[in-house]
Amino acid sequence: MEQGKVLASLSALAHESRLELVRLLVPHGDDGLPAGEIARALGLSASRLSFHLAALEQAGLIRSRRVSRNVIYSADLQGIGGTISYLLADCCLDHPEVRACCSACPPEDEAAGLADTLTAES
Amino acid sequence: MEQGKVLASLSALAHESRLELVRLLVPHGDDGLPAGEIARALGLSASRLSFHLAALEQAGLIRSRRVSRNVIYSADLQGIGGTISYLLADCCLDHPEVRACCSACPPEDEAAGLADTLTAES
DNA sequence: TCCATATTTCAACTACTCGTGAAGCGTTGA
DNA sequence: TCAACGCTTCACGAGTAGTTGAAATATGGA
Repeated sequence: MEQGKVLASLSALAHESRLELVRLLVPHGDDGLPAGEIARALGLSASRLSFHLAALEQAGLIRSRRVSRNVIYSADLQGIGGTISYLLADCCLDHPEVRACCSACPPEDEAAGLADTLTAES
Repeated sequence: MEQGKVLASLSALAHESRLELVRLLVPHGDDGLPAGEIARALGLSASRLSFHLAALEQAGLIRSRRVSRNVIYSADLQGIGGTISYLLADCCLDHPEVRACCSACPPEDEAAGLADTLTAES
C-alpha cells in the first residue's frame, strides 16, 4: 500500500465517529449494516453519517452496495489490514518491541519475555 | 489503550511529514536523532519541525531528551505498538482476514490459504 | 560576559474539517 | 403517477490545524 493511501486511511480513522463506525461494522462482516441502522446505533444525523461513510469509503476502509432502498455498508477488511500492515511493516520495520505491544501479533519466542515486561508496565 | 489516546495517535500519524518522521526515527531506536538532523533529513524549517515533533510527542509516539544543546528525539515503540494493537485487536477483533493482509502478522495455519489468495489478488 | 548555535514559542494568516438544515435523487408501493 | 422513504449533496458558519517568519529561550564556548 502506498503512503498516500495510508495517510488517507489514517485521516479517516482519526475521528471518533468514524472509528466507532468501523468498530461497529467489523463484527457484521460482509453482511454489513444499512446506513439508517448505523445512524441510529451511533446517534448521528443522516447527513453527518453520509459524510463520514463517504470519507471511509474514499479511504478504502468500507464498501457499500445498494439493496432496494437501503445502502448497505460493510468493513473492507483488506483495506483495514493494509493500513495496519503498513504501520507494522513499512513504518516500524516489524520491530520486535512494537510487535511485543501488539497482543494480536505476539513476537516470536525470544521476544516473549519482553512482552510480559511491557504488559506488566502498562 | 483508550480510544482517546488512539484517536490522538492516528491524528498525529495522519500527516505526511509526521509519518515520515516516525519512519525516520524507528530504525535509529533509542539513540534517536537531534531535531536539527531531522529537519535536514525531511527538508523542514525548524519551527515547522518543532510543531510536528510536539504533536507526535503529545500523542505518545516519540520521546525527547536534551543532550547539551541538542534535543534528541526517538520513537516510542510502545506507544506506536499500542496504537497498532488497538486497531488490530479492539477495532478489528483480531479478524483473520485482517491479519491475513498483515505481512508482519500472519494468520494461523487455517487462514494461510486465505492469505495467499489475498496477496495474489492485490 | 557576549556571541553563536539549537530549538521552541508566538502571532498572523490560510486552508481545511466538522456540524446543521434544506434540497435533491433514486426506489418502492399505493 | 404520486407520495413516502432512505440516503446523499449542497451551502453556510464555526472551529481547528497547518504554514510562515520573527522573536524568545536554553546551552556552550571564546
